[in-house]
Amino acid sequence: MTTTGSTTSDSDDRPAGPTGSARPARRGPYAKSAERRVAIVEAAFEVFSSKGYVGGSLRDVADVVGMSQTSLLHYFPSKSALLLAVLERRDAVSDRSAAPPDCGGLVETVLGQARHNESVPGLIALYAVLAGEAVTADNPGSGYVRERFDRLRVEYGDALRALEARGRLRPGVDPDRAASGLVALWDGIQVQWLLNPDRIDVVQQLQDYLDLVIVPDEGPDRT
Amino acid sequence: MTTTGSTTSDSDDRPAGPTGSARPARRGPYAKSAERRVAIVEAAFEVFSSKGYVGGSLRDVADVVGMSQTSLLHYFPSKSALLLAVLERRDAVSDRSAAPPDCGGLVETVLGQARHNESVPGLIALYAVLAGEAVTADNPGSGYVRERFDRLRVEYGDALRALEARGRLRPGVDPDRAASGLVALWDGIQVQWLLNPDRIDVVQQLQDYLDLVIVPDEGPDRT
DNA sequence: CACAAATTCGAGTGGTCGTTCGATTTTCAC
DNA sequence: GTGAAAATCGAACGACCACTCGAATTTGTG
Repeated sequence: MTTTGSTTSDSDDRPAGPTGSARPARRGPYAKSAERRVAIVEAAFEVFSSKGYVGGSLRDVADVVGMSQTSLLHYFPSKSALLLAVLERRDAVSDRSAAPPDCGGLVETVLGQARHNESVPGLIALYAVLAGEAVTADNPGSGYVRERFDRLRVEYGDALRALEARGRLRPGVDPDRAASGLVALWDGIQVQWLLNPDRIDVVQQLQDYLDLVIVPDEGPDRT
Repeated sequence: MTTTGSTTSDSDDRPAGPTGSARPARRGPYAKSAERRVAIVEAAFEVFSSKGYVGGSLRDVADVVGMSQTSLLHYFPSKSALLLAVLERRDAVSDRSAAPPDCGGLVETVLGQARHNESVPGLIALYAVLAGEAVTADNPGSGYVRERFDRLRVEYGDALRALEARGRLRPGVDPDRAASGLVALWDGIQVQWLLNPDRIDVVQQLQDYLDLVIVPDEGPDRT
């Protein structure tokens, strides 16, 4: 319940029209304030991606932005709030670029996302680092990581169940367990890829897995 | 080239028999020295497992052992040396408990190891944290993590190739890629398990994957 | 026992951390 | 233009970091 939203989208601290008369006369943030925030979050993304949340410092972030550490804290009340802002922004950006859940097939969505991820290794590194740090105590990002797993499990579970209904799932495959497996394989193979990009092909690996789980479409029956 | 080996097994600092006469007259470590080292390494394992390498401090480790931070540094010259000692010890312990490479089947080995891992969540957490930290810059454990991936890929790749030779691999499955996939799935699902033990069954997931990759044995031909 | 080496530790090194405070500068509604 | 709020920052806080130094204590051997 601080004055600045920081982690939540800032929409509650505008003058908000005719505010009577006996008010402390709050003024909203200045013009460049919003883009300053964005710059900070992007710098924090860069720092946390390459050094981790624990290993990266506010000083590092401030240096990237080109401002003082104190000014940075004017926009985000704490380091953990900054991390949450980074995670929120990545979600917002992803949601905008990602296709709606059931537009194309699961396979195309997954492989397309994996192909796209190759162009943003920083994002992959961020998830890899945060997933590791999430298992440590008192990590402010662990809630986010947990929820991300839950969300992905449900999302892919639904998609796989839809395929199952059309008889496209290999017999014996449980859609929910396969969803967890897909997420696990994806995260795991990305870590291997980050450490050895020449040896690992993330898209190929996902393709292999999906080929095992999903059987080819035989067309609208052919009896 | 320091006096104490620390990261390598200490075997070079014994009196080593008749040492002439004009020598500084080195004496070996005292009786309890070896077990003190072990205690330190185990405490470090505990700390790094729960707080990560970056997040855990030498002070934390020293407190667990019940000694001063300074004394701890008498046994291990630096924090990174301590981490390497922890990793070496885990390898030594694992090698002792793990079955020889090609004694039983791959499936039994993998599932048995996974079942055993459930009883040592700290070890799993250590690997998860270190894998994440390994993708960050200047991490002393990244070499170890990279080599561990290489080793496991080769080990499982060989085992899967052996199965392939006996026609036990599902058609279209590449043994080396499946080996990387197995390692990825395993690591990934363990992270999910650490964050949500009730929802995730590591053994079940590995079983699912192996069922997809390996076809059941039909017995010695039956034409 | 005596002596030297191994071990222990308190104190301190220089450094970085996240965060706070107070004051100065910049912006902008009136 | 004026004044008040927003933005910026230098300085400093207390805490912690890995690591060093020198002196005390403990150990084992001759």
